[in-house]
Amino acid sequence: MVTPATDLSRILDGDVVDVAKRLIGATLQTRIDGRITAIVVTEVEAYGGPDDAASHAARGRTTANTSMFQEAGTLYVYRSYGIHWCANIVVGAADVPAAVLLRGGDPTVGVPTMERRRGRTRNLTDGPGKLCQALGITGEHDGQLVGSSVELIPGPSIGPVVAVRRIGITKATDLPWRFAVLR
DNA sequence: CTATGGATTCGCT
DNA sequence: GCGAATCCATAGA
Repeated sequence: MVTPATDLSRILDGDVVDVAKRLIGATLQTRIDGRITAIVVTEVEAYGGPDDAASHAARGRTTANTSMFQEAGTLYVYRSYGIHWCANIVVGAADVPAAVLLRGGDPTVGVPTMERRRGRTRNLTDGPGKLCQALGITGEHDGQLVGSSVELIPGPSIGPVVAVRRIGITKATDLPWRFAVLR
């Protein structure tokens, strides 16, 4: 299934916080190594630019964060703690850094593939690193536009979304830019 | 050149 | 609840 550009802009228009909320309920699908896997996004965090001290782009452009300065719909994938990959959807105009970190989702398609990639059958995609491992997203996808091997498909509202403080960071911890579906 | 530490996960206690 | 695992860009000498 192809994601038409019009559908994509419907999700990606607006500021990073709006987009973050809108991504809850969307489907993230990958076709990697011939395997299709998909999740419904249930938890995200918004990250900005120089105004957001917790952002990787807080101190401007570097070789590591350059994807955050690309056009909306670009993937920003980085290595976390030397072990895990974490994926973001870039938001906003080119040269203005902002992105939404995909923190969690519910597996929908290709569960056996995700179980094999994860090496377990529980807790497949309930964390940013787990999500990437289950979907097969790696540093190879950094800088790629959504729509090829990684697709973003609009979805319906899947329930009330709460806004709480972002986690795993030491700066700008007061901003309620973490969004999750109520369980 | 060396040191540092992070948008994490897992297993053990 | 705690600590180890493990990479590498960045900062400082």
